[in-house]
Amino acid sequence: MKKHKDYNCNLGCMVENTLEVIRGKWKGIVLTLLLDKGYRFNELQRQMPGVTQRILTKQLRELEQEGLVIREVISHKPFAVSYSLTELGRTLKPVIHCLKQWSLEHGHKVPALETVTD
Amino acid sequence: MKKHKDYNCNLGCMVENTLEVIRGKWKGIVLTLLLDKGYRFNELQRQMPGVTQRILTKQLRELEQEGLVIREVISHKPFAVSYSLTELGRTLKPVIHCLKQWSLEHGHKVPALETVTD
DNA sequence: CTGTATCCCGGAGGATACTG
DNA sequence: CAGTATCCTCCGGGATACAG
Repeated sequence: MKKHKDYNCNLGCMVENTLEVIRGKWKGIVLTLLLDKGYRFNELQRQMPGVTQRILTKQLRELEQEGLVIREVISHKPFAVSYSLTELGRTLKPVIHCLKQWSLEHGHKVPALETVTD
Repeated sequence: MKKHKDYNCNLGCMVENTLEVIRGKWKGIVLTLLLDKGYRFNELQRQMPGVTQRILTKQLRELEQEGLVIREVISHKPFAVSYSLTELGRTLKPVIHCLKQWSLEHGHKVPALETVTD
């Protein structure tokens, strides 16, 4: 999960670099959400049913270390934290848009994706 | 790896759909390569040092089942197989382009990505 | 409310050897 | 050349409980 330079980085490697950043199971959704506006931790969690605190925290930490997300302590009294995108994180907008767009236009043609009607 | 409908699919879910299709470790490179031209199995493998036959086969099979890649037996005498993109696979071009583009423009700003100088 | 600490598990990915 | 068959490792993801 941490190697990208071990082969000639002429072509597909670039794609790998970007993919690595958003490959985490919940990062796509997190980024999509944060692209819209800042979120508090529990707001985020509420928006993505299924994710546990530990995992969400983990994904956020990773995004933070990648410089895509900022974590800010809003208040201490009632402990509150806000997550939002950095400038760098915001540059992912076109990427996220591409992904979303493709899903809208062609996602339904992918057998594996529409078979999930369980 | 196979669930996308278990939560409200209003926003980030779409992104997830697309991501799922290209999340495999070598799929990004495979798609990037095939976007250029058709490849024989061993040509593909040669282009991506580090991948084993088993894994490459697996990734290709998955892409095939997702309707993105076509496998064609070229010749039997000297056994030869060709892999290429389907029409659907070709629609991923803008997506791949986005990913590549982002890596070119911003990839170097990601700490985790440039730290890989080991 | 927002985390961390443990323990756990499946499966993606890999190494190796064999086959048509 | 292209692919399958085994076996194995590792870690991302999850469940649960606890803590500041």
